[in-house]
Amino acid sequence: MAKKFIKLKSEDLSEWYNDLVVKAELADYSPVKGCMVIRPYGYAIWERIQSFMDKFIKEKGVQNAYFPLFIPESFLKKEKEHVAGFAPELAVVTMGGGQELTEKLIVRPTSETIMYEMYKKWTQSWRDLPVKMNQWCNVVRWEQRTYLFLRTTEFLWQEGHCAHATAAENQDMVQWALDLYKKTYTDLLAIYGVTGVKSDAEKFAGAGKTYSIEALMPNGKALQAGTSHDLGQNFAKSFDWSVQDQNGDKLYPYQNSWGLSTRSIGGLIMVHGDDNGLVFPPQIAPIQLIIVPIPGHEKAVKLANSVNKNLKLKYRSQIDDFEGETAGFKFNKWEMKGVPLRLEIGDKEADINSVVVLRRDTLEKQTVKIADLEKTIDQLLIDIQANLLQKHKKFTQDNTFSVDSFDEFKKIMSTTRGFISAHWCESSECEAKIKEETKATTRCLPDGQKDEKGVCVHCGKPSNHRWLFAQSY
RNA sequence: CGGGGAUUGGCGCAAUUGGCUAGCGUGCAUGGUUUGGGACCAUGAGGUUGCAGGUUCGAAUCCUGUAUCCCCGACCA
Repeated sequence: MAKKFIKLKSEDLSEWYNDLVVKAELADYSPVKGCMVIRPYGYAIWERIQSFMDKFIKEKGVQNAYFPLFIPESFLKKEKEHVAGFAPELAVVTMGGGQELTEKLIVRPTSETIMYEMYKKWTQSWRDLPVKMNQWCNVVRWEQRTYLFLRTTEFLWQEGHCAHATAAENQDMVQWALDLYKKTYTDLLAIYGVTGVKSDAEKFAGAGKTYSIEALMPNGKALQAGTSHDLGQNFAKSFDWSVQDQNGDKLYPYQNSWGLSTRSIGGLIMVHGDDNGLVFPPQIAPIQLIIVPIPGHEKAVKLANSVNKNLKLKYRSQIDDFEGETAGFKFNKWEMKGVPLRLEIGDKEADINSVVVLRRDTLEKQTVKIADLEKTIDQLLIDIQANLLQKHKKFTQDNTFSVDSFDEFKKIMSTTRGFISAHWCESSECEAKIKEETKATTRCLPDGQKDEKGVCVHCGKPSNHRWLFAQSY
């Protein structure tokens, strides 16, 4: 094997990750502490996530809008738990136009408060409900320790905010959003995630219930990959937002909010990448096919161009006829960039009207006749997408441990880590102690987790079902 | 924010009791030979050693401050 120009995933996940994100030109460190520059190749991933989700969001009747970046400090303070939860990580503007502001402005960490203030203005009766809006925007959370894509001071996301007349409608929306996230991870990113409800300690500041999708990373830590919050009537009451119902009584709208961020890109990189670099599932890959004519082969260049012309109509295809790099250099470069399929064309292939096709996930090569090319590519793209999802699902299952003793719990957390399925009495004291002793927190009560009598893995009190624990990212 | 490590041509690194013109690999430029898994030869350009002060005849090296990054913790999408 040729010597590597990137760090190895198999040796040090963190170093590999940081090195790869920069070298594959997904993102770079910025002059501003904790902030990153998302480069075109990385931003293309985000755009694909956006267009995938946006279609479903609109189908559900949720409309896109845009609210201000700045939130008056007093707004945030209206919901007590909300402000307490976010206070430590706020960026605050105190000066404007050279003058001290009479009221400080918060750079939004999330937009509940400013959006609901406007919703309040726009609605008078039950007929004005539901309100269903989403915004694609940036938010700022002053994190103390940052990590490209996974945790940066500023990040991009979508935040959906809906308000309904009934709790049932509200619940439907909360579940719909969670399903959308599951679909996005499964179908687009080929990442297997576990959905479920959060414990009280782990829920969103100000929420009634929080639901999340949790994905297991290669180092056995869990990535909270998307959240959907049932806010109940908490915010409406705090904001004194009521409308008149059919009987002329006060109705506090039921609300929900849900978000998925550029953090998902970090998960994508980590889950599928290997020692050779990125591995993108075909559905998300900015470039699905890279065509490499062997440099110096005249006939090959001609064939490669005509092949690319045809394939471009149907796939995200690109030709690399850049001179000055050898074939081997190009192979390594595009492997590092995670392109799902590489088509190699030399004079040898041109003579028999064929191309060599290599799939990135398994690195298997085959020679394919031009006549069969489209059919083969269609099948390979489907296979790669399915294979990557299957691999991650298997990894997650192989690293999910059903545990009944705290000793075993501790042992797993101090060795391989992973998802731990264990009984828990649902007291926050026990949860805090488990975290203190093992670093693991509850990730969620998985959807479809069946009832089962047992005793809390920590305190021995009765429990009705197993929760999912892991160290969080 | 606490503990540890780092910052030297674009990138990766070397250079101590403080001492000669700060080296090497890679990349870059030019010419030639090459091109099917990160090519080779020759020539050449590229540095006020993160930044700001200080000590000294003399600082990449010692001191103070500061910025940024990485790792481990607490906080978090």
